Parts: sequence; structure tokens; C-alpha cells
Amino acid sequence: MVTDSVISSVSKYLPLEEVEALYFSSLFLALQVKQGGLAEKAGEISKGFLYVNAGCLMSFITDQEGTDQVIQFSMAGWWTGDLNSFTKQTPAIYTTKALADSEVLLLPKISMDQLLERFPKFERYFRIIFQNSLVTHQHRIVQAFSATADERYRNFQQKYPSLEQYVPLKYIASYLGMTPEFLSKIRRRRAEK
Amino acid sequence: MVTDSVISSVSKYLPLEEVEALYFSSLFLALQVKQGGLAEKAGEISKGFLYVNAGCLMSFITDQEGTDQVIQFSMAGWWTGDLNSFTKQTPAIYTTKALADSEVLLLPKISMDQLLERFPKFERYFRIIFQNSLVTHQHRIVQAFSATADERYRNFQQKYPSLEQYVPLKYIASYLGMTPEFLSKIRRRRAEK
DNA sequence: CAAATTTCTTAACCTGGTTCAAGTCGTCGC
DNA sequence: GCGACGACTTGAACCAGGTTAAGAAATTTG
Repeated sequence: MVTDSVISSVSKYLPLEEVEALYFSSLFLALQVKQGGLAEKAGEISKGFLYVNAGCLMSFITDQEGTDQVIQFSMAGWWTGDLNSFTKQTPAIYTTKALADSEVLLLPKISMDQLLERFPKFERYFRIIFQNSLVTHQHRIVQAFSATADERYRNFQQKYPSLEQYVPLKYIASYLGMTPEFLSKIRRRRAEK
Repeated sequence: MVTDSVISSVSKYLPLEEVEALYFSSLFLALQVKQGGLAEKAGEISKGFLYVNAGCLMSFITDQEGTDQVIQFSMAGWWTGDLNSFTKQTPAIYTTKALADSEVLLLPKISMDQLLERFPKFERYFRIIFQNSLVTHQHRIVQAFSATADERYRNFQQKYPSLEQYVPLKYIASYLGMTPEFLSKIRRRRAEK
């Protein structure tokens, strides 16, 4: 089934009855996003919280000068999207774009509300997801301020070894908070040694 | 009661029965922390998740060179502490210190587990708390990479107008990812105009 | 109150990282 | 198969912010 992956993700944290799993499954809308296509657009209200079934996406923000700042990459098994827009149903500030042909499961806000109303045990799943994500984000803030560009790149490679194949370097540079030119320089310096 | 504030915080998101509120209250340990005192120490395992009842604290990480990097300030009504250490009961990397005489409510891990076991509806409260905090952290990451030191300081003042009185500037500088000297320079530049 | 310690500021100099402009590839549409 | 565009690199000039060191205020301590 198309929702097998999310269900097994939930099952890691709470045992699901057949009914619950079936109901949960029924809430999702499967979306095929071609490479370069958008799962969510800045300015529009989030259509739902996004679970990546297959492929790879990135979320970014476009500032007033028109330059993109990559916020995160999302691989299979991860949740993504503009969480604030989703929560408050206000216009999104992030755009989420497919870096490869991807399959995304969309969980609309109303559906999530209904789910949590009907089966409150799912609160636990999302609580844990957010709690873990929060720890990761805290680490990233520390890194942003205290690590050099080279260290950040090193950590990135260690943490997401698979991503570097997929993703254009300029996006990685943006994610790491440096210019593509400087990332290029780092790579050369490293190659020389 | 000493737990009035947390209870009203929870009540914003879910209606509490008398029993639930009483049980919840009973789980906390009230802690008085004098200015300069520590609520939680790096290296030790977190004794619990911390709710700030009164006063003001900060969490920071000390790197290998011995310099402190401030991660966050926590004012009355906020949760704080080393979330990762709390969750996994591993040694903390953050230290949490009182910037003013403070009262902190400590919710031990076992107690939180019991609470969520016995009254699963509290999952909802923590889910929402973490979800909101996540949005804030995402914003901070974007800012860290795309805003100048001056802009970061400006945003900080706007967002936490009350904090600047309390908190030594050097900690604010650290929180904003710059040296105290540079913050000083910004302040002078601004005063000149 | 004076001494000691900490906080904040100033100034000269230094550097990690940016900007801009040009050049090399690879690859995709036609 | 070639023109065009996007991805990556190079190098030179430049700048935001860091470093170091020293002094001025403010706060704590005895």
C-alpha cells in the first residue's frame, strides 16, 4: 500500500490497531512530484503536512533580493513542508521543491485535526517527531554560530553522505550558509592535500 | 499554588479535570535558583524538563576553548533545559543558569512518562509546545544565515524588549552569534545617527 | 570607602567569507 | 550536432565581523 511507510514509522512509537491504521491511511493524498516540481509554494496556504514516501525534496525561502536560502532537505521517511503555514493556515514563506522525482503523501490540516480528535493516541507520534526535530534544530543553530564553513560542510557530509550525489552543490552551500564560490574553494583546498 | 502557572499554560490547549490538574501538579518539584546558580549542568544527566515559574534563565554550551555559546534565554512561562539529555537520559551538553533569582518547576522524566501513560491527553499539550518551538527554531536558523549582525540585534530587541535590561550584553552578543566587541560597535554606530 | 572583579567600550589590525566577472564543463532541447 | 543554459570553478578586490589589547564604567566584595 502507498501508506506502508508512514504506518511503519508510526508503529515504531505506538502499536496500531487495524482500524486505526486503515483510518490513518485513508487521510492521505498521494502526490507525484517530478524533479523540479513544487510540492508547496510560498505565498499559498499549506495544503497539508508532507510525508516523503520516495525521492528527495528541499524547502527554501526566497528573500527580497530574490536569492534562495535552503532551509532543509527531506529524504524518504521524513516529514516536511511549511509547518507554520500548516498549523495556522496562513500563507507559506517556504517553497518545497523536488530534487528528484518524488512521491509525497499529503495530510491536510482538517484530516490531521480529525485524526487527533478521533484517535488521540496519534498525538504521541507527532509529539515525538517534533521533539526529536527540535533537538536537531538546536544543534544546527549552535553549529551555524560556532563552526567554520569547512566544519559545517564536513558535518554535513558525515550526516547525509547520500545527499551530495543528488543535490546540486549550490543548494548545499545555501543550506550550510555560505556562497557556492566559497564551497568550491573549500573543496579545492581539500583536494590539494 | 506553585503550579498555577503551568496549569493555566496547559489549560490554554486542553480543558483539565480537577483530578488531572491535581495529579499533574503533584509531579513537579519546585526549585529556587539564585542568580548565577545552575538549574542543570553540562555533563550530568537532566533531572527533568524545566518550567520557568519566575525569573529568567539561559542555556549555553561551553566549547573546547572554554568559551560559552548561549543557546536560549527562558523567561517565566517557558520550558527549558537540555531536551536531548532529558529525552534519552544521556549526559547534558547544555548548562542552564539563572540570570536572576528564579523559581523553576522540575518535571522528572519518569513523572512525565507516567503522566502521559495515565493521562494521554497531555501528549497534545507537549505536541503543541514542541511544534511551536520548532517553528521558532526554524526562523532562527534562517536569520542566522541570512541576516546581518545588526539585523539580528534589531530583531532581538523587538522580540524580547524586556530582556536587554536583565541580561549582560555579552550574553546577548553570544546568543546572536557575534562578539561583545562587535555588538558594542553596532550600538555606537546606532547612537551616532 | 577602597580594592577587586566584571562589564562595556574603543581602536588598530587581521581574516574568513562575499562579490563580481570571467571561464570551463556537461547536458538538454530542438 | 549545435546553441543555450545551468552547474561548477577561479581569481582579484573587498568587507563584515573577529582578534587583541587596553582603558573606562559599573558592580561586587571586604
